[in-house]
Amino acid sequence: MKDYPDKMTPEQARMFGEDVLNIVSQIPRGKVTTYGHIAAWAGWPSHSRMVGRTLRYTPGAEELPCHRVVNIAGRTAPGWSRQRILLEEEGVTFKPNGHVDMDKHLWEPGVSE
DNA sequence: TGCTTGACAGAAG
DNA sequence: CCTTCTGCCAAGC
Repeated sequence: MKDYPDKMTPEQARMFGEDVLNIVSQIPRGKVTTYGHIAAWAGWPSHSRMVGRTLRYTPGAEELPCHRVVNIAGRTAPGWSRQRILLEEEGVTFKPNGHVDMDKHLWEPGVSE
């Protein structure tokens, strides 16, 4: 049996969205995680894009520390320069190339739950 | 129904 | 480092 179905039912999509928001809300201050990690922990390893889409289209995501979510390269979201400012104010360090120092600030979902 | 888009990931040039 | 391509999958047109 497969680990996950081929496509999401509306109910699966709803669950996924809740898991994403739930995980994001648990990211510790001064830490960051990636879309891929969140998607994988939610049970849909190949839906990393859906994570970003959910955060962008879900009203209320502003309440969450969604600025602590970056891609696996430590790059911040395109068109959202403010994200970097928010992270810097939390103590997150950036490499000279403008990317988050993942080695120091990467947080994996579920490590402290 | 079919093609395009994107807050991604990974590889290639 | 940057850009571009492929694979991925839901949403929009």
